[in-house]
Amino acid sequence: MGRLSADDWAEAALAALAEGGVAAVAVEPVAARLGVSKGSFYWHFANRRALLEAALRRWEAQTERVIARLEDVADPLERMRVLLERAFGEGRDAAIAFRLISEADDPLVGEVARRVSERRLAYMEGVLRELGLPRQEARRRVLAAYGGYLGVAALVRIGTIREMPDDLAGLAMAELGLTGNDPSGPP
Amino acid sequence: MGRLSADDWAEAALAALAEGGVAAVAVEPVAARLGVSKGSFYWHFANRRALLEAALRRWEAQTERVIARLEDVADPLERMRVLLERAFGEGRDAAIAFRLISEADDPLVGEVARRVSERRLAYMEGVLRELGLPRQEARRRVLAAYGGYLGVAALVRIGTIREMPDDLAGLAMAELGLTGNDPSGPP
DNA sequence: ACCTGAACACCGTTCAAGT
DNA sequence: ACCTGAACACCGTTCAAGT
Repeated sequence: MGRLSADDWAEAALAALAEGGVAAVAVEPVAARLGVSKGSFYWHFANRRALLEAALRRWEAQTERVIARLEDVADPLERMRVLLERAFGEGRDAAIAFRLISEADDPLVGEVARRVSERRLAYMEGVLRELGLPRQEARRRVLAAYGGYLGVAALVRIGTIREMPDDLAGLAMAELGLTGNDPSGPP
Repeated sequence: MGRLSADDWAEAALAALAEGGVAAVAVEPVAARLGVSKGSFYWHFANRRALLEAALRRWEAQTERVIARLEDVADPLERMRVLLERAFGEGRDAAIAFRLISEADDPLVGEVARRVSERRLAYMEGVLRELGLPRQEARRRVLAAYGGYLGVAALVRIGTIREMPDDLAGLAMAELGLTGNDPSGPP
């Protein structure tokens, strides 16, 4: 690897965040990951906190691009499934979202967790309304599905549930009442 | 306050844990809380980790005493409600349990979170079986209720839900299918 | 334009000395 | 039996010097 950019540092920090949480976004370990001395870090960023901010900004932008790309999917049901798979699946996005909610003590972290969650909830709510559900009912189902996912993730984390259910997106679809063809039926 | 005991330090550490999580169980802040120099800490404990262990042991013992005291309550429904209020309510136990699950990266922390959660789940499962439910169905409902609580707590933490619902224990009772008189009905 | 390596501050840890 | 205060190690941060 040649000379590094601030983006290289932000990307390495984001990988560290996904693997070890906010605490892992530390100057020395990320420098080691990049194979440079920790001193060089301060040419790119003012301090450790700025690195965390850059990593969070980067992640938030990624989640936003996922939502933007959904416009290409015409069928609302299919659109919902794609979002759920990206948001709740096994990828880095799901891991980071769960970590940020866990470490929301830090106001910066909590703010990003809240914004990204709210963006997803609003989008899912929009799909349900497009399918004909009233606003309040759409909100209720979306909160139940997102809360249910977080609860399952927490139980998996401590080993009470052995492993993540194969089809979390499918479970969430069911919780949203989107299994059959009649979305106004019971959740 | 006169001279301190190891128990005094463990209790102060437990209070710090409830307020600020595992990271707050640090030598300097806890010493300040007790009004002594950080040097004196090492007369009572080998290191910071031993203090965290003592705080966790103390908390686990407290949760065990809650379960032991339930034996005095004859009615199974009432017994369930008392446990739910203590485990899911606004008290320190609920705050600590949620924090430990959030910070379960640390194996010591994860182990305690898993043991205490499993103990509660097993107890609740026992009550449901006493009310006539088959084992698998009892387990399913208990996991849904505990997972649901964790999900709601997470959403409250980041501010997606404004505040903790007034009667979380009541919601959990409903999720367990214990609202009416027929526990074999739908959850 | 980016990196190294030495230096300094902070908190966890040690320890000799105090009561 | 428990506490203080100085000292040392580690990681975040600074900075002069290197390419």
